[in-house]
Amino acid sequence: MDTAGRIDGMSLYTPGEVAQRTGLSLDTLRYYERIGLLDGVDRTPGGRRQYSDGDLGWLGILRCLRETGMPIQRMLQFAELCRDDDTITDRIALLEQHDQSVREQIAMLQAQRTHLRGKIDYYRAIG
Amino acid sequence: MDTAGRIDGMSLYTPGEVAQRTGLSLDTLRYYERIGLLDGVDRTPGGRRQYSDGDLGWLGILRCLRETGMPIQRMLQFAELCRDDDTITDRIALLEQHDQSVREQIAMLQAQRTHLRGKIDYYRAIG
DNA sequence: CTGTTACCTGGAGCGCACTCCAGGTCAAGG
DNA sequence: CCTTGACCTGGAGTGCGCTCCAGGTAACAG
Repeated sequence: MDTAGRIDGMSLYTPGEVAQRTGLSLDTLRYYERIGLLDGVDRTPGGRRQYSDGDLGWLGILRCLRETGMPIQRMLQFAELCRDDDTITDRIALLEQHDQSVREQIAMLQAQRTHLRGKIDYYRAIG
Repeated sequence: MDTAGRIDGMSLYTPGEVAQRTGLSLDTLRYYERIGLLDGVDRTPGGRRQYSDGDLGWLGILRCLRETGMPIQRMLQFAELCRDDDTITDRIALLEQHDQSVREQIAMLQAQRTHLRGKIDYYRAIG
């Protein structure tokens, strides 16, 4: 079988599979769990991790937040919020704030890219 | 006077002024000089740095490259190229390559932002 | 001349986000 | 049963890009 297990449309994934699917390293996966970004990961009787579809979804969000430059500390705050059901407003606030930061990053990159292209054009002109 | 000196439309700037104008810290300015990203900075008889307009322009490029995620090592390569006159083609190649990386960064951020907005919308729906 | 502020140097230290390691365990294939 | 490879743990180490520090000097205001 391709995956570590399957019941009722739900799948279980080995650490290796998760690493491949998420693009995170095994070490990073363990690291995230250690610091509390990811908890409740199931284990086989022998002690090996078995990630669920839910874990995979959560890792997708974590990856999204990291790749867009959210510091781990902030991600921990978000993870903390997600442990409590009635924090939806706070979660939205946190994500909106981050979205703003992402918009700013994009704007900054676009502005600097203009600078960069200007420099390239200059070199092309004198080259 | 506002600036550290002025002859013939060219200005000289104190470290403090440069820090303010470029947004780089004094320590970073010294660090860049130490590692060879910036050389030939003038000194007063007493040993204080006097940055020229040329230095400011160069620092602008350095800042552009850093803010768009170029590693220091690569910036050193670029600085090295800029010490030799007949490397225009190489400089263009390096900058084009970096521009590509910037485009990819922007695309990635935009894609992740879509993910992020989706999550926010989901929270708004259930909130 | 004196005080204050900005600047100088070499070198150590820091925060972040992993990444690697040693020494061991589990589980599937043959 | 034995081998092999993926996985386990706690803890140490790494690379990057600064940032801070101590002890000292320059320059300018009053």
